[in-house]
Amino acid sequence: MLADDHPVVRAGIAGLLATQPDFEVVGDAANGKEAMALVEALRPDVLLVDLRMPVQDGVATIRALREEHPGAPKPPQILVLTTYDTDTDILRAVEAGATGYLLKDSPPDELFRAVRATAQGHSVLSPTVASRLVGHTRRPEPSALSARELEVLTRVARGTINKIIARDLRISEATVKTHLLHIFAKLGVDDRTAAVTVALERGILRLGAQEGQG
Amino acid sequence: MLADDHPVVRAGIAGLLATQPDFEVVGDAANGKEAMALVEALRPDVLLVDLRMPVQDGVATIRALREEHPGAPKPPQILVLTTYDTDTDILRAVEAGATGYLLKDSPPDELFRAVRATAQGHSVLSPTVASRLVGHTRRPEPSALSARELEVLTRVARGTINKIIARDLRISEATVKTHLLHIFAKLGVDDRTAAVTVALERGILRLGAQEGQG
DNA sequence: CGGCGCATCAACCGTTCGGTGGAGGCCGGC
DNA sequence: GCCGGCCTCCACCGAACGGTTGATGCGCCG
Repeated sequence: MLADDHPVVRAGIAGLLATQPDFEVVGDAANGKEAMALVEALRPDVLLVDLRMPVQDGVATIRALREEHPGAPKPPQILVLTTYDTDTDILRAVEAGATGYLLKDSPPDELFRAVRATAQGHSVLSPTVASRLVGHTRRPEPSALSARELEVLTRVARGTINKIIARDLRISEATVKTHLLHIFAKLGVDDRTAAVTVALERGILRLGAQEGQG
Repeated sequence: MLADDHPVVRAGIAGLLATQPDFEVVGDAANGKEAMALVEALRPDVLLVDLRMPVQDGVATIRALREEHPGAPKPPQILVLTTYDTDTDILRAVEAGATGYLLKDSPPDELFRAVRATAQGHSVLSPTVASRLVGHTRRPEPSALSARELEVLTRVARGTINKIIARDLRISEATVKTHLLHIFAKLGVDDRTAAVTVALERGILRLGAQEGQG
């Protein structure tokens, strides 16, 4: 089964998979909510899912599918198929319970192999993705901002001044500065603006991130 | 003809177009350079092109195709088919000579209509895109940073301090500040960090933008 | 010709920021 | 029980930043 908000991509995956005798596309969804309902109804062996989707994104969908089936015998194997290869995207998807993670610029052969492997529960990662994850585990976390630091940084990204951030978080301005210094050290920069761009590049921050749920 | 770096998307578009009797996909390319060579050889009526591609991106390709054919009788009509709908992406593509601009989340029918219209030289825009462009022409340019201002802002995004930016651009620090103030005014913010995030959100700046040509 | 936008520069000001060198409390792991 | 990480706070400093006012030169356009 497929879940992707782009009709073109859905058609593409479906078309490619249709060339293989051992595959059958039993359904497709345009967002996470649809996907969950369809999975319930169709019970596919494998779910190919995009991360960035309206209504409910990929990670939330994966997590929900993994969790909500306590009695159900067999949740589908999940292969993430997306354009995005930032560190946190990958990590969040894998942590949420994705079996594999493939980038959309992979050649068809690789896609086929990945789907077969996923069906059998084997973990598949794009070469780029794999090296990223390895790098992650070697140096535990090159970034790994604490929750508090992230709160500070998101406000910094919006251009909020330390004094206001302090008032916002009910802490003193000195504390905000301390957090900032720690953030700089972790990101390897030495000013707030660079911190924001680096965080965005690594996927630690997201553009237009107002939402506060996680 | 198609130009997109994602095999999945190429297959998707090709598959969708194949369902229509009046379309024929004569070739496909994975990047701008490939696309230009193939257009030369195949002379398609319409070129569907993605903006974000390796080697040479969509806008550069469109511009090159429009310019390099002074003697040639008929450059192809160009339909941009992309995920990105930031103001500057659209503007740059249209200015480069794109006939139409469609988002990848458009339903198949819309794609078909768009291709047919493009083939006849009619301009097609996604509803979202159209409204954006209209908004643009109403208020001439809400952003519209000058070239110099953009140079300053890109360096600011990297965390460069004014003094170094000044040395970089062979101007005085005072001038850098003046540019910054103008940037703030144009973007509706009042500090450099917010300026960077707003510029990124509007597509004025791009993450990981080191290249200095254009 | 007279604007207008752009780019350039110069003082000058108060504010904010980055950085140092502390300090204490809390919690979880070895 | 101690160590380490996280969160919290303080005082102080120089540097950087935001903002003001005012100025010059260039090129474009009506």
